[in-house]
Amino acid sequence: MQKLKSSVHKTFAILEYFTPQKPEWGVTELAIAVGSNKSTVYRFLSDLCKLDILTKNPESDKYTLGLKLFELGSRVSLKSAFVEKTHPELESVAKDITETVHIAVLKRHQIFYVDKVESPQGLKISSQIGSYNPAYATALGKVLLAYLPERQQKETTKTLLHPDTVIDYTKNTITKQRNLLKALAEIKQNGYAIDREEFELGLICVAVPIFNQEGHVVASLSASGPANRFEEKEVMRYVATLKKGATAIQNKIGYFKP
Amino acid sequence: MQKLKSSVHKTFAILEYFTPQKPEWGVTELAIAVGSNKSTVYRFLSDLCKLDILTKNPESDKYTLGLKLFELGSRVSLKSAFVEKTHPELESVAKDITETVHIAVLKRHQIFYVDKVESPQGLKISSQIGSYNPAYATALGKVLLAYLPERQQKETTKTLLHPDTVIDYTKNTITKQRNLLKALAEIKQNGYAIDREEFELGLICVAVPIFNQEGHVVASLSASGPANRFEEKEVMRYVATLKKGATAIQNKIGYFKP
DNA sequence: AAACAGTGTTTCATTAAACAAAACAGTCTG
DNA sequence: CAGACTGTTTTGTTTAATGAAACACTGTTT
Repeated sequence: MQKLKSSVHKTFAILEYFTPQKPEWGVTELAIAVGSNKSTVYRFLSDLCKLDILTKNPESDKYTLGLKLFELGSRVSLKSAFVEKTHPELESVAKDITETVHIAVLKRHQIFYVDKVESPQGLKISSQIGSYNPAYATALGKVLLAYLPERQQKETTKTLLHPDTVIDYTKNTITKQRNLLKALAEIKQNGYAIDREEFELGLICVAVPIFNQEGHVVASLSASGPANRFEEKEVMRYVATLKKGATAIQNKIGYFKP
Repeated sequence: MQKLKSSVHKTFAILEYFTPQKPEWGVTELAIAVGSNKSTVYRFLSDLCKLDILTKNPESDKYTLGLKLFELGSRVSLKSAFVEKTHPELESVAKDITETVHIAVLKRHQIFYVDKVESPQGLKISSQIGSYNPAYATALGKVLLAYLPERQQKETTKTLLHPDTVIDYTKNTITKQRNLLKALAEIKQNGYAIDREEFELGLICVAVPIFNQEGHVVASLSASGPANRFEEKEVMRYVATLKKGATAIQNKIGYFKP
């Protein structure tokens, strides 16, 4: 936290620490984590509580994210203008496919999960709305990359697969730009992408693009499930259902831009 | 903004201005609105943009709420622990009743809309997830008030109906504590509340309580629609459907506390 | 065209608010 | 009961937030 000049930065640096994995923080441990003075962190937490951005558990004296943040998050136009309109379609696709369905947009060269509907079946995907995953290793991401303008596609894939930062999630992960560009061309031609355990072993995913009414790809829609349940011959049925869902969504979102 | 000491307060005071009704703000107009210097507001907006809390429209040079806020909002446990579990039930109830369905909790003596599913029919209720409405003038609120401990109920109703602050939303609004307490007792006995145009003329609403597994009322569930569509004889069917939904939700939320 | 009224942005001396160390007040624990 | 933890309050010192004014740019009006 030492190099963050403004209080605004510090405020959100602190809020960033409240994740689904660690939703509760005490003053001392958080001060150590952010590398700042205890009393400074205390003042921030205290102020944030007054605003209901954080809530203090009176029993444990620990802090968690509060209702006000939920309220502000609900105001984001993405939420009101997109999710509220598209959610019913997700439900419908999920019911038809009986696998977990996601909708995502491209953000900072990563895929950003905007909404999901979980599979009614037992095994579920541990994804979190509002979180990020790599674009090059997921079907959702590859679809979004496939429809980028050629120039931007080359730049982005080069950055993403830079040897210093690229991650081999599994043995199937595409890590060479040559191979990725080839895969993206195929995806654009086919109109759908498949991720065969490229991000997580045992996880297969099929995704299709969602166009807005200007014809630009603004999001992608996917179905994902365990490899052993994902029958090869069913893939084309999944694609058909997803495409139907994507078209329905397309008609609802108008000129939406992410 | 003049009396807000800390930067944290100022930050969120600024964010508060970004509402669904006015989601886009320029520097100058916002500076006037918050009563602060233009360059100060500019610095805040600029910082918030760097963090993706706000997004700047490059064409209009105006600012809107950004993806990061959506992400943070999605992390709030209310969202992940409650809405994701209960949303399918709302869908189901809404489909059955074919009216708009809401779920709300009590917060700061007001009802706080946590989730909703809109009526598939044309006429929709203009409510916003993450917003507040008065507890004493809505079915959702009256249910939540009805199950408060006696002492707290008396205090709360007294505060809410204080002559200086109480609002006559319509000619049906209950504004006398005596009458409200009587109504609440009835609601607790019946297990449901009706709002017959008490908040908005032409709007009728039926609500039932949602208990957690400790037996405490933690939220309420409602169906609302235009008065002319709300047939009196159907009310009991609505109540039955809502109660079924409330029970289903109850089984999913465990020991949830708002 | 030139003056004007709007934007958003940058600058900089002044000032007020953020800071960190230390003391304080609790709560468990051995 | 002493020790090691918490969260909270206080303090002088320091640093970053402040706001008036200048700037750069846009369209509109004279």
